[in-house]
Amino acid sequence: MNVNDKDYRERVYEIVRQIPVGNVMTYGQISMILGEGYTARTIGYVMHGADSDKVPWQRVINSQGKCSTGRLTIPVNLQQELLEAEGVVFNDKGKCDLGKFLWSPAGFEPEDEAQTTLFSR
DNA sequence: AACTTGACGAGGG
DNA sequence: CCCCTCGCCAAGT
Repeated sequence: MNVNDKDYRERVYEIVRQIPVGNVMTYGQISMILGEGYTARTIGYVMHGADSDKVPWQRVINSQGKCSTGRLTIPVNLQQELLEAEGVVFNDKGKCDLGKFLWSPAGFEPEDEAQTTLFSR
């Protein structure tokens, strides 16, 4: 798998574009939906090449409900600020309530208690 | 071809 | 809740 392959990246962006304003998804969740060849790390790699005008990249955060953009080209806190402007609430430790803001595409909603717990951890 | 480095995730202390 | 370790997979050197 190669992130330079357009189709490979597009499959990720297609999902990200579907996330409604004020909601978020996690890297791991997206990788599980896309399945083979994709891992949380891969999704992150694809996202750094995302066109910020075409993809709501800020709506993809880590599984702990925090933004993990600290060490790269993106200004620290920018992602969180963009999300807060959309209505996502973060606590004093920079964490948001995934049980409340996490979104899943049609057909991929968590089906049982176990998954619900997993997704909102 | 070996080694390092991530916009990651889960588990243990 | 913080910190560390390990597994993960693709890129850059």
